[in-house]
Amino acid sequence: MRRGLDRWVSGRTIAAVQVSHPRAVRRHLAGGDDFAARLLGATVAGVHRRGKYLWMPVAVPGQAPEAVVAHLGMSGQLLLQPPGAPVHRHLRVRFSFTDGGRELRFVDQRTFGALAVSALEDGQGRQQLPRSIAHIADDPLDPAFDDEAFHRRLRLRRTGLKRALLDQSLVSGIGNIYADEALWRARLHGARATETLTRAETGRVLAGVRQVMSAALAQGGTSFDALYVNVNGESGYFDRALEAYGRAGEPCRRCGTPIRREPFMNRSSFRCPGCQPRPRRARL
DNA sequence: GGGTTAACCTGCGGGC
DNA sequence: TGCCCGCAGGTTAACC
Repeated sequence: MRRGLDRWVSGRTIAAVQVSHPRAVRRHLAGGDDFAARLLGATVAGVHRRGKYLWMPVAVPGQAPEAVVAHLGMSGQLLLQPPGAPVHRHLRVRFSFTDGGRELRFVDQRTFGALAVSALEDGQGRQQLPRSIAHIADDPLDPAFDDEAFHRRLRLRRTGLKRALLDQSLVSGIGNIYADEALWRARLHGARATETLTRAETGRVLAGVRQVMSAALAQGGTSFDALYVNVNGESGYFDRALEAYGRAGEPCRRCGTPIRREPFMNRSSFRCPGCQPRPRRARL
């Protein structure tokens, strides 16, 4: 998504912004009118990502640096469509540009996604980060990610491993699916107490996370319900490469034991009981 | 203050 | 046929 947006919107100047659902800008506390007004005449300077957040720095002459921050939630899409293209039922925000070319449309069925304008803060040697996502940890694919610091912070926690992987202030970009996939690759149980993890086990977890995220990126993302699409409206194919998630009852591709589905935090976890046995001191 | 839970939301599929 | 319920999931406010 980031790559697609970079190609299609970087360098273009915003001519109009139309917010058609207030919930889509609920994280912009000043409201939809302010959101739109701030972006008029702004030129998109690039597209960046950290974990599940995307942001586009925008340059407005004479104004402090800001960025449009986007989180797609579960069903959000950022589509580039010709100005005359039919309007989708779940269109939430529409951006048009001074060149009259393709519009950027934020479409989101379940409205868990959101857009906001946020001030850019000095990155102290690293890239500038929007203030609203300052609490989001580094992405494991970011060269700056510090494996040793992650291991130390993990050991200080008093919780289960899967819970920790889902905590975006500890490590970003991992959701329910990639957590299960990484744990399967690391042969660890999600209820494993974080304070008991060895350096080698943390290494296996990070290796698993990176394998899953890299493979998913190469495939264009995971789309099991046809809601996740790239800027051209095309789905990814990563769902066909899943080893644990959604495979309840099917044999583990490593040991043949049927994959088991278990309730977890009002959702589901999938694991192989053979490769990922429950630890004696489990922390759910 | 760290850890945990529920609410937010919509569409779909299963059961009756 | 149609209604109701459960489920999917990321984030955060509110609770313990």
